[in-house]
Amino acid sequence: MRKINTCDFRVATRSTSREINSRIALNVIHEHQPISRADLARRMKVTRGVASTLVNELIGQGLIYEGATGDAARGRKPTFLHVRTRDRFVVSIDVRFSRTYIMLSDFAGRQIALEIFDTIFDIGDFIKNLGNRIRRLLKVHNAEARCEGIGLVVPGMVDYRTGHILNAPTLGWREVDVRDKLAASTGMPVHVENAAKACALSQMWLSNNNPTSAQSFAYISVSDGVGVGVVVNGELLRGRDHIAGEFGHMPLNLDGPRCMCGNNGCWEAYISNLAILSRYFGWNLSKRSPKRLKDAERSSFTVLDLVARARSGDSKAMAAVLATGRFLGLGIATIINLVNPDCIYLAGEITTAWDLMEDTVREAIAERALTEAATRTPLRVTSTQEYPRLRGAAALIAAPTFAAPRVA
Amino acid sequence: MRKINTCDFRVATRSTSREINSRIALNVIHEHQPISRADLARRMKVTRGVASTLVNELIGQGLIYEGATGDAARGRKPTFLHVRTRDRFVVSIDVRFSRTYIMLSDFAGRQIALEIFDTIFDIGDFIKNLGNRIRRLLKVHNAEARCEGIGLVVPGMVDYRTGHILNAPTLGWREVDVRDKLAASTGMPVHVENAAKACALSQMWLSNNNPTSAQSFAYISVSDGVGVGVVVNGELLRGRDHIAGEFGHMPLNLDGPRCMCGNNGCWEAYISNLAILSRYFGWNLSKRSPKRLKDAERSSFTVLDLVARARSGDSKAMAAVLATGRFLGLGIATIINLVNPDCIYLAGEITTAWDLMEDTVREAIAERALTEAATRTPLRVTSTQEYPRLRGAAALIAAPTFAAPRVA
DNA sequence: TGTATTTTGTTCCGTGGATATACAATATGT
DNA sequence: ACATATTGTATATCCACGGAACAAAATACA
Repeated sequence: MRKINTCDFRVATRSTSREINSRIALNVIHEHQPISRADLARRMKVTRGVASTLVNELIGQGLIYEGATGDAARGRKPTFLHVRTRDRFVVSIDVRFSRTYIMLSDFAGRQIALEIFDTIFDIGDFIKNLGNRIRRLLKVHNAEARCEGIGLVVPGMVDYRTGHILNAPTLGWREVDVRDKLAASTGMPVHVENAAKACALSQMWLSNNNPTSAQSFAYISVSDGVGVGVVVNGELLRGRDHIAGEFGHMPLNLDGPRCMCGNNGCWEAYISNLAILSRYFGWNLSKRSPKRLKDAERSSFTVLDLVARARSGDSKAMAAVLATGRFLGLGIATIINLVNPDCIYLAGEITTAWDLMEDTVREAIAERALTEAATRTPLRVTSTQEYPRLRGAAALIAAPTFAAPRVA
Repeated sequence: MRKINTCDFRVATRSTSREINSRIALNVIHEHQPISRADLARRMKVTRGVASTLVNELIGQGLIYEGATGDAARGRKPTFLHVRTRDRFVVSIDVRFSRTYIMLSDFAGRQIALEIFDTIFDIGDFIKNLGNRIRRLLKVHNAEARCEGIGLVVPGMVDYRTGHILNAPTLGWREVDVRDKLAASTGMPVHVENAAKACALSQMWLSNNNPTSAQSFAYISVSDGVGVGVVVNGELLRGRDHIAGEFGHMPLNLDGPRCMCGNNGCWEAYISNLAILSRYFGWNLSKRSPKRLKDAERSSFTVLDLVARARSGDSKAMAAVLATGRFLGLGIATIINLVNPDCIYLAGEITTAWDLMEDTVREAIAERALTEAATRTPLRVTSTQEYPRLRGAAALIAAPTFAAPRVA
């Protein structure tokens, strides 16, 4: 039951039905490919005639293509349809404190090439270097003509509309216009987004073999910081200034440990990689300056090492993992109480210890969730091997092709 | 950029354009009434011919009516159109711990009759008594034929789809099927909803002279409990089990005072009426049982009395108000960081002290909000005189008439 | 007073697109 | 060879927007 915005609506024209149905067709094909025209018609509950014209239009637009003829028990054999994703390319970029990742992938998020280099913190130099690398990458893979855009994600707040990075504390960037600079340097459309939000988008748009893909979920990324992307009814929650979803900075304790954001007791201050390591090494976060913490972060001992130690019987490491699991669960419970999503995706280094801490996490959720049904909210750990942030950056460019048309 | 749900979509048919445009027309008329056909056509950017047919169809459906002819500087005088709200009735019910309120109102939320009685906690008796009162009320005002439904709101979690009250701690109701029982007793459609969510709906649908009515906002109701209704892009956030929006139970401090919900340190435990009074009287909430707290709640000294004392120079009362203001602000800041709404509505007894605590609230928000823009999120105190919860209950029945059709 | 002008609301026809139905194409079973 | 089943196309019909003409109603002005 949505209210029509009387200040900014779109009336239906003669071609609105077609816009809607053609987009539905594209999505049904995407979800069930390979699929025949007749099957599409059945799934859409329209006549084969309509399905046929929709399909021919989509072929004309280069969005889908006819593949092999399929097999049927009786009657004429169907010609299978596929969404054109393999020869449509995206450059995705993930900027992190230590390194920057550049990937060339197709519209399905399949990796074609990957390049990693040390992050340059001076924006001018960074853009220049990045531009050169992108141009070379496209040339080497002969992809200049087929690349449709650049998606860039950062850990921090981004105004998606303007493409400005509002505040990325780990990178030390504030009010930086990355989008227009990179667009000018490369001559391609650039989309910039917060990393966790982008991951949520990729979870929604690029998860191919996901039959019951949730329409409402939260994607929680635990890393140097804690980012959350919330999707409600198939739409990413962005908010007025595009800074919604900062669940990493909801308080667990107003008098708790100091957080990178300047406040005390944020969730992030309890479960970020730095917080996990601090728990193990006994660092006192409250008294350390963010600057000195960065040095610690730069040290070679990572959360993955800590998890390894926990597995090999280091009881202090195990205790750090479990304590983190508890706070992770308490935060997840709060998200459940606030958003009540269909499911929750978890990502980040600490999730490699999921088997060790799952029980603790679920206990904490059960402790604070308000209903019994809420405690049963499915938790899904996403694999860290597939570069979720880069897939997210790719989704920024690929998603608009499939999005529902704005109506009413 | 919404994703189409491939498991549950609606293709556009021949009549979809008409459905969309007729609903847009209804809303534009609602917002700008009185308005002529020609003016409607201009605002919708369609031809007068289309506007005319839409209008005539809406008149045929009894949704709008032609009023007086207007005035124009030159040319033929326009005939004004109005949305039919004055002779379409709703019975709205607000169940609270001490009293239950029944209102008969029109579709604009205008009060026609109001009845107040002591809440009966036995469900069977309550429904029976309520049914009798509703029947009598409708008969007295000769409104049986014109009443289109009953909206009922409670302080607690409600599954809107099934009409079950999941848990209303202050009333002591758990898993109670109010909707079907009341529907059976009265023979009318009944909608049940959480009070704060309903208030958010009424803020969206029944705020007549609100030119820049926000499409995304949070409605915060501070009373015996703390309820929040979140609206995103004109749609109420309900969640999978319809228990989204329980911001009252997000933690400010995991080791904080005990809350009605059984957990510790919920926002509600810091700013509910009971918390406010406890602050003044020095009650130790952590050690009291919910049962004994209920007795305190029943006592005659209310938050309104406390605010009066604060105004008359009672420094302890003033301190309680300001301390509450600080926690109110800290919670609001968190909501802003999570949802980033266009604006925030505030309601509840303590808001009568708004002038006393506004500075403190804003200070707390500035302290914890993550961006400067976020600290400037408009706060609007809604008047407590107009029975916001009853208006909310009325909105449950009135809103579907105006809601956007589901498409794609 | 009569005519031009302006604005409102209606009517009519053209066009886009869903819907229904018929039909050609293609494969299988008997 | 023929009935049957299934896919995909072609054609006529109906619904709704889009544009233009026109009638209706009121004012301005000579």
